[in-house]
Amino acid sequence: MNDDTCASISESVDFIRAMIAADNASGKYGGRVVTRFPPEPNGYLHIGHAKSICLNFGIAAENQGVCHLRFDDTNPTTEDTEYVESIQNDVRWLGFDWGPHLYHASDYFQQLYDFAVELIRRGKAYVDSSTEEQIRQRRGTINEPGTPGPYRDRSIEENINLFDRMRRGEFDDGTHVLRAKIDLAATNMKMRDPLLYRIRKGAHHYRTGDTWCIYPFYDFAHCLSDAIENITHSICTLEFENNRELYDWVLDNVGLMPPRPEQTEFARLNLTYTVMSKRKLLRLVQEKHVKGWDDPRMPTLSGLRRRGVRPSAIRAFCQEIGVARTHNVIDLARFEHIIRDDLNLDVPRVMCVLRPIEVIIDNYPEDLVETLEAPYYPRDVPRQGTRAVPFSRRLLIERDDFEESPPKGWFRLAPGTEVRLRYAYIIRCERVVKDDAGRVIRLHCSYDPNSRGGQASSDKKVKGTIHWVSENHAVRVQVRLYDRLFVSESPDAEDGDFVRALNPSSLEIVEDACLEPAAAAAIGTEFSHLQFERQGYFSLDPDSQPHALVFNRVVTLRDSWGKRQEKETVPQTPPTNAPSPRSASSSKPTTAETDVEQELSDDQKALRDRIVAKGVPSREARLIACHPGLAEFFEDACDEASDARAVAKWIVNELLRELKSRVLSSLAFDGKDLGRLVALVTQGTITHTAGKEVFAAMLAGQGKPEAIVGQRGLEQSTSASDLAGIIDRVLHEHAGEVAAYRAGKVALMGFFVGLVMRESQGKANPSSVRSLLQAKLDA
RNA sequence: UGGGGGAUCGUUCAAUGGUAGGACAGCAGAUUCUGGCUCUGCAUAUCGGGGUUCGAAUCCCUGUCCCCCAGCCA
Repeated sequence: MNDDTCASISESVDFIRAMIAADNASGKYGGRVVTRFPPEPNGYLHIGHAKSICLNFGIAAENQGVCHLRFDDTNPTTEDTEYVESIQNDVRWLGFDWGPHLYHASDYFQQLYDFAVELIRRGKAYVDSSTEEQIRQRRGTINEPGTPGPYRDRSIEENINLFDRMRRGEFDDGTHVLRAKIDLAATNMKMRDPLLYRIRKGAHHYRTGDTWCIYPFYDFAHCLSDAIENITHSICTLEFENNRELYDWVLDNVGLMPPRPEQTEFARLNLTYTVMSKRKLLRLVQEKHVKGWDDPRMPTLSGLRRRGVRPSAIRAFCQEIGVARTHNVIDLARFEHIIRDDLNLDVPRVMCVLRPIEVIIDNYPEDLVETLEAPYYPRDVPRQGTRAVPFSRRLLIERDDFEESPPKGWFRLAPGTEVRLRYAYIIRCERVVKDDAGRVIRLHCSYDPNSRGGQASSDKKVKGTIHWVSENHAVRVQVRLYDRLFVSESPDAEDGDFVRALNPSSLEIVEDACLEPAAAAAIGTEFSHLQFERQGYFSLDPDSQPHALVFNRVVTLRDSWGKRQEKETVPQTPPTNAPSPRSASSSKPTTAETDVEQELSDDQKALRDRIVAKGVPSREARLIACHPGLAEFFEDACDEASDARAVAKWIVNELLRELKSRVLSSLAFDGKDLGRLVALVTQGTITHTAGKEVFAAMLAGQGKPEAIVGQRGLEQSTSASDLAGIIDRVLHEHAGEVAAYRAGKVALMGFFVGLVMRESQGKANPSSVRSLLQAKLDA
């Protein structure tokens, strides 16, 4: 999995890997990397989980770390060993190994209980004996703060006593819960005294049995399980963002200090034409819209496995789609592309006629059977192997490969036209036989004996090549053709119920497909997959019997002809250029000025007016006036720099960014220092570019501006000849770019300026650089 | 309407303040005994408005849109 080809192909890494690399560099966890995949055993794993598995196990492997498999089994009412087994099976199948690191949250129940008691002792948790409804009421809403209930201030002793009795099973479900004592008015709803433990007296846990009458919630159990296992990076999906504050709170309040696990969220995988929530998948199974969790139309790993998708394809897919924090919906076509790509170079090609129509070769001897040797692989697949294909007078071809009145561009068989039978002869359709209903039942053809594949005179060209089988030699097999489970690109977004978007023809069963005999003999032993030429990749379904083979279509081949037909018959409604919601601009330009104006206090207004009086635009003045202490800082700076406007720009555009994460007083420099830096720039002692470098150094606490300029030799270089030298060298070293620039790619200007600026270490004046460059390039 | 996130080709992932690039999808062509594979080429994007800068997808201000949070689920 950890192959360096991948690493070298993609130079950039995702934000999580970048963060871990930074943690390793800083020694935050002493170079340890421990991740975990924490499924709840209440459903089957799906392709979305695969993304998380590949991420967690992949990151661990890349960093010589380990990844734990931990069952998050804190809810006895929904969990089951059936799921535990399928999950382990699926992770292993995907190609990952947790070694000895198989864990269960239920293993930690005693420790978690002890942590809860510790929280109570610290006055950070209490037993609430309100009803479920009362708790909901008192939680408030998004807009209104919650209100404390009558049990919030119970004594520590009473809480411990009650919690102990909850544990002993003295109370019924729903009569008491343990809650964290945080803040019922918190803006983060997750912090409004979240529930930590509930009573599940009668429930039977699949591992701990009836030992426990109380069970911890996710927010309590998960972070502590991570901590117990010494996880370093706890990676989860975006919907847990709000839970992170609580994650940290619990670890803080049971007294766990850094280095300790930290949670990072990424965007889960979504696929077009697919539902991914466990709830919905469970419903598909329970309501029998599919045949089970492993129905080949399901996005579950067991479904994909049964369909014939290989784990290597899923791994490649997860690698391809990347990891980010943006909500995404991956085009199903992209998954299909990867599946084909994964199979293309490995899978032998054979012939199978799905919907046969009979072909009689009138001029072929009645009893002759020729045995043709046909390669398993096309020339572009570097593999060896052939099989024998019997040819005789009575053949079967695909019904779709004959058209009585062909459309333009038709390469296949039609009355009077020729087509090549793959690896065999060229035939011509001489006569069409129909039944009473007018349906074509048989084609009489002639063949050209000199056109056999591989023979000297076989280079006769025909447009089309079709697959076929000899009728008497064909093996009848069942073929299951799968299509997307939903007709809607986003079934989740369907009005009403997602099952209404189910594709009624997601499964088509072909009972008597005709497979060439060699393929029937080799599948299941020699080969796990076959390509039925021109149709798709197929795998053997476990329903197969020795003489009743069942094939699943893994994925179709790309079909540019089919696409073309589709477009001609179904006139596409032109893509409605509905305005993208995100680009919808407001029709009423709101006046930003007045909005901010309203928030200004009288004092702030006075400050702003003083700043404006120095010649600073009101917009910037307002920003400075709003920030505590900034106006004084500004005025100090103005004492050192004559240009108040310039000082304001530096403060607004450079300093304000820093002030988002720390307060003014924590800066290693004062207003006067900043003022002198601004003066250095406005007087032309250093360039603006160098000024920014100095500013960064000042932020880093590296001293006064003058000292930094001195140390680094940042005084503006005025030597025109030096500059000319640098420019000549840069242009000489980048002749290709120069040519491209002269050919019209003027965007390259920034590239050249950047190079020259870097060469001069920011000392050159960028304006002069630009004009000199311009002159040279235009010359 | 509170808080937390997000916004780059049709989709998706990139781009130390310095050439907006890749993949899939699309289109056109080459090749082909699979209308497959492969190859070549084309088109299409920085949410809007201001500002800073020689230079902004990236920094500052502001607006808009989308997602998540009010389970005794995870």
